[in-house]
Amino acid sequence: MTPKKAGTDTAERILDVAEELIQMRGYVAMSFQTIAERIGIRKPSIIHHFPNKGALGLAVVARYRGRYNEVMDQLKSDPAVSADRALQLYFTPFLEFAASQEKVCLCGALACEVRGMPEPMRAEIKRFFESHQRWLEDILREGRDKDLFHFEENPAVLARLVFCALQGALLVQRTTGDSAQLEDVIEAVKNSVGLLPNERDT
Amino acid sequence: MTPKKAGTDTAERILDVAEELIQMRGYVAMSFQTIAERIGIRKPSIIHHFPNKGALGLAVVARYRGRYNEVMDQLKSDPAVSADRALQLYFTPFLEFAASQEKVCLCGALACEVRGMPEPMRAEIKRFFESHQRWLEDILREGRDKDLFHFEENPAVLARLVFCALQGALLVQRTTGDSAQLEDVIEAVKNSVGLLPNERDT
DNA sequence: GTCTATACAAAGATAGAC
DNA sequence: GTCTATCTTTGTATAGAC
Repeated sequence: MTPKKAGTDTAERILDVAEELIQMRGYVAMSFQTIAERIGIRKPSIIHHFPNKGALGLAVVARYRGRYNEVMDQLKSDPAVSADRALQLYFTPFLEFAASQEKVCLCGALACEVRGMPEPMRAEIKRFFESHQRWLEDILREGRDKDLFHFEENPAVLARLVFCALQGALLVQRTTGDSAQLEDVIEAVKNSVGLLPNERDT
Repeated sequence: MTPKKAGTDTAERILDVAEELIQMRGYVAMSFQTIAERIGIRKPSIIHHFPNKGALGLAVVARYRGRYNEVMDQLKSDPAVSADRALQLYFTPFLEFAASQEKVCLCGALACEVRGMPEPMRAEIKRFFESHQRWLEDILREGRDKDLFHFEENPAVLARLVFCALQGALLVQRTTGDSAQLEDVIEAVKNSVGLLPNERDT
């Protein structure tokens, strides 16, 4: 009696494993073989759910982007969440990635290998990046209007700094293994947007 | 009568092509096959110069890091080069990467795939990142002492922001194709270090 | 120093039985 | 929806001739 979902249960599990593999080891490491082993089926069974690797990759990104957008839209439209609080909440998943010592942002991981990817995937990752930078721009502008942030420059330009710094920090930290890398960058970002120390969450 | 170099001419050409391949398409795309085709020899001939792929990758990073270090050491020790000028010169290769629309920083490209790499390579990339962040820290401190930069926070923390923002910007720009991505980030970085507009180079 | 020939593994993908 | 079996390509690497 439950309504038929677009994706079957197995399809969801495939997406879960594929997402994790990309985040931990990159797109090329997301092989049908590895996915099949982890969920206990055979390679060709995956093809039944996703016709080829590009389609699977696209589905992973689309799902990830959708999940993220939902949360970001909610944060922005909720009047109970101030701009400085929204920014702090935005940092949370990045901090979780860094703490795991193994993951990066899915789209950050994919961006590395974007030149060997089918165009639809690339377009989807691009949309992800653009929507994040736009969201940050809106939050920065709102926070400045409400005197929570204090900066002079164009919010769109500053938003790009924030986003790139976070993505870069995950990348660098994965190599150096220094758990303070992202934390330091976030501290510096807070200074850059002019968030006053006494208004900061942890 | 020319002194025998450590690397033969062919070895140098292999390194050149390998470096470019990593920057443009990643470590996995740096295959013996592709390298051989580009310099007009056969696959096994490469093995004669580098015993395996890991050794070749390591040699590429070591050479790249050495080249970079040489320039950075020179910039820092030259009294004729002010801190703000040194920072601007540091941006130059990043701007060139972005303009090419195809390359990223070699170590930025490698960091993406670091989990599938031999430990010596990883260590070399780590040293690269650390030396860059240390160099930036020194430049920022010197510039602040000489009243060229104006910031309150720890120079080491701010250096991490600058470095991660640049690496992240190349990554994001490669996907979005937006040529203003890095330029905007650099503008925001200049604001963050408190470089006054009238003291800025282009 | 470069070659041919070859071994071996892993990848994406297809056909067709159950 | 999952399986076995197989194909094709590409990758790293080795042996040994020239």
